[in-house]
Order: sequence, then C-alpha cells, then structure tokens
Amino acid sequence: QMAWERVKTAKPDLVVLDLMIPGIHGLEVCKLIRRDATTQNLPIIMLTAKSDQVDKILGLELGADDYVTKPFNVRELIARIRAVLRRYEGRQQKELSETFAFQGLSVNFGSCTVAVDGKKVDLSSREFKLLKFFTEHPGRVYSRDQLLDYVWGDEAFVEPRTVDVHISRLRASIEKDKEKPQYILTVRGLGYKFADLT
Amino acid sequence: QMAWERVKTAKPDLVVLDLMIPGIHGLEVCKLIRRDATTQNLPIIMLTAKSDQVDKILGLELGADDYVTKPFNVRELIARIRAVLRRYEGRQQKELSETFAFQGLSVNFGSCTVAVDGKKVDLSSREFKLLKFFTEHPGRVYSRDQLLDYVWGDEAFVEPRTVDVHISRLRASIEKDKEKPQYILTVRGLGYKFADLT
DNA sequence: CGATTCCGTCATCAAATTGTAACAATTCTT
DNA sequence: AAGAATTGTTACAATTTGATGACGGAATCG
Repeated sequence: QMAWERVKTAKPDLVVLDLMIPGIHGLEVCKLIRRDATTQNLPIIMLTAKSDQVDKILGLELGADDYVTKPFNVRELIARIRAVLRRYEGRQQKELSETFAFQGLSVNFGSCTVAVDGKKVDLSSREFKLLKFFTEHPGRVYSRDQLLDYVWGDEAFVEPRTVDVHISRLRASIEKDKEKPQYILTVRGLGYKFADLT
Repeated sequence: QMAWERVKTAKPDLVVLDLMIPGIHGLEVCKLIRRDATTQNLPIIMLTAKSDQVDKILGLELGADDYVTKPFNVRELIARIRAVLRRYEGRQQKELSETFAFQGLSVNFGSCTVAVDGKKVDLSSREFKLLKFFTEHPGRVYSRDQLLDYVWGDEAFVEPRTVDVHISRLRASIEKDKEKPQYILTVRGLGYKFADLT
C-alpha cells in the first residue's frame, strides 16, 4: 500500500493512523509496520471514530501505542504524541544503555567501560570493540578473517595473526586465570569464541 | 516485607498495590515506599475493593497517585497507569530541567550559568551548549561526529577536530586539575563522555 | 564603526595504540 | 617422541590520536 511505502522511505519517528479514511485499511498498515523488522518498534497512534472497544482491543494487540477517538481535541492529540515520543525515547535509551554481564565480567556499551568483579578495567578502543563484538554473539565461533571483517571493517587490511595479538592483550586485561580463559576461548583450527552463556 | 524488598531491588517505574491481598498490608508497603529516599517519588496506584472513602483518604495522605476500585476494567487500569506515568514523567522532566550538580560543578539551565565550587564561571554559548548536552547524558560516550550532530546541529558543517578545541576550552574553564579532568573525559579512539554519576 | 569576544582551522608536540615479525609454547599427528 | 601445525607472547617501529597555542575571519555589542 502507498502508506506503507511512505513509511518505509520517509522513516518517521511516529505514525498517526487514521482508521476512518476510506480506502485505506489502517489496521492493515499497522500490521505491516509491526511485521517489518526495521519498523517494528515505531510508535503508532490510532485515530478512530468508533469509541467502542472492539477496535481498541484490536489495536492493542497490534501494538498501537495510544488511541484518540474522534471528535478529538488537537491539543489532546499533540499531548498524546508528546507522551508517546517521550516514552519511546526512554525505551530507545534503555536499549542503548544496555549492559552485558557474565561471570563477573560486565560491559557497559553506553559508557564504553568494562569491569571485572566490580573493578574497572581500561581497554583500548580496538580491544573494546573486539570484546563488544564477542559479547554480542556469545558462544559462536569466529575465524580470524571474520573478526577482521566484523571488528576491523572493510577498510583495514591487516594480517589475520594480528587478531591473536589483540586477543592476547584483551585477555591480559580481563581474564582472571591466565592459563584458563573463561571469557574468550580458543577454538583450535577455527578461531575464537566468547564463552557459552548457558 | 517481601513486597518492599522487591521494590527496592527491581526499581520499577510504578507500583500497583492491591490492598485486598490477604497477609499483605498494602498501606504498610506504601508507607515504607514513601519513607525511603530512593523510592519517595515512586508513583503508586492502589487497588481496593471497598469503594468507601475512608481508605481513599488514608491512601491519599500516604501519597498514592491514583486508585482503582474492584471490580475494575482492565482498560481503565491501563489508562490510569498511563495517565500517572505521563504526569510523573512531566514532573521528572521539570526537575531535571532545573539544574545539574555533580562534584562541585553546578549548571543552571534556566539562567545558563555555571559554577565550580560555588564560583561563577563564564562560558561562551557553544561551550555552554556542549556542557549542557554532556550533563544531560552523563556517562555515555559520544563521537565527535555525534557531538557535531547533537550540539552544533544539522546546518553546521565543521571539522570534527573542532570539537577537540571546544572541549579543551571548556575544560580550561571548569576542570580543576588540568592533568586529570573529572567532568569531561576522553575515551581514546571513540570520543568523549561526561563522568559517570554513580 | 571599532573593539572585543567567539569560532573554526591548522600546525605541532606528546602520548597511546596498533600492526608486524620473531620467537616461545602448546597441541596435534604419525 | 619427533616433527608439523597452530596459537601465545613480546618487543619495537610506524601510525594514529588527542591537547593546545596561534591566527584570521565572523559575529556581537557598545
């Protein structure tokens, strides 16, 4: 549908869906928005003339964030938009500020800090990026080349063995038992992985 | 009480107290919540079966934010939770928008003034905006480009390095120990951040 | 206007980080 | 157990990065 296309291309911060416009099935649009990964969390406010509960409940299950029933006050609509956006920003920030914690290791992605058993640890930016990548995909094995792709990026052309050196430095900073790493594990012949969370 | 423990550890945004659950004295929990400094302003909604006013008034004095009497409509409850949260966020925002203070640094957003250990400090407008942005997002790391986006705005096309210079000037004005900044910290390879409040 | 402040850029210096190679240690294979 | 393959570690040079002083132009204010 047109509306759906526009949402995909314009990437708005919030959508106000008028269910009463003839020819457009607002609920369908809502479903589409919720189905697509890139717009799944987009805030939606529904405008509806019927104040009966059927629509409301339907909307609820589709994940609208608020409703306004016609006839409505413009000021009220604006107030609700504000409220939804405020909530949404909070949500976004929360997601971003997420931290990772596992067996005494805690990583804060927002402040880019790392602590082991509560003690702060200093890492270089590359070490932090490496650790971040690992904690985002725990338990999965990555080859040196893959790590170069994902952590170093496309521009950098470096020897695969360089990864070893950085892993070594990272371990020196965060592993407690030098002999038996508990966070970043070597998978001989394949690469490295972060420990399974189980 | 158990409920009280849970509130302290889980740090919810809002509490719904059911006064009618046997064995739990909802009013007691409410008192406890209001007595503790960290939860003093936590929004509370009370569920009660008796619609007589005695309880309501009691609750009021204890500082509940709203009441719902059984039997109640789930939608009504949700609506009231939304309303209370909306009010509460407004309150919070107001509180936040007044002043910021941290380790001798105090920023007044209303009068656009800054003081260190009580001594007034003069900042240029850009410096103030920069400091304001940082204090509004303490602990979070921002790259130069992000700072240009958020503090300079979309119209300005400026070298990312310019941020360094402004940080340097800002530090010269507010940091006490030139060698070890305590407010605006450098995160090598990533950007800058305001100190963690913790 | 004229003076002053502010802003953006550049150059330079100091310091931290990074990549590499060489060597040591470990694990696997036969 | 010896040799081969793989991984760990160290040292060092090259590069990157950040701090700061200087300077010209723009904006502001009287």
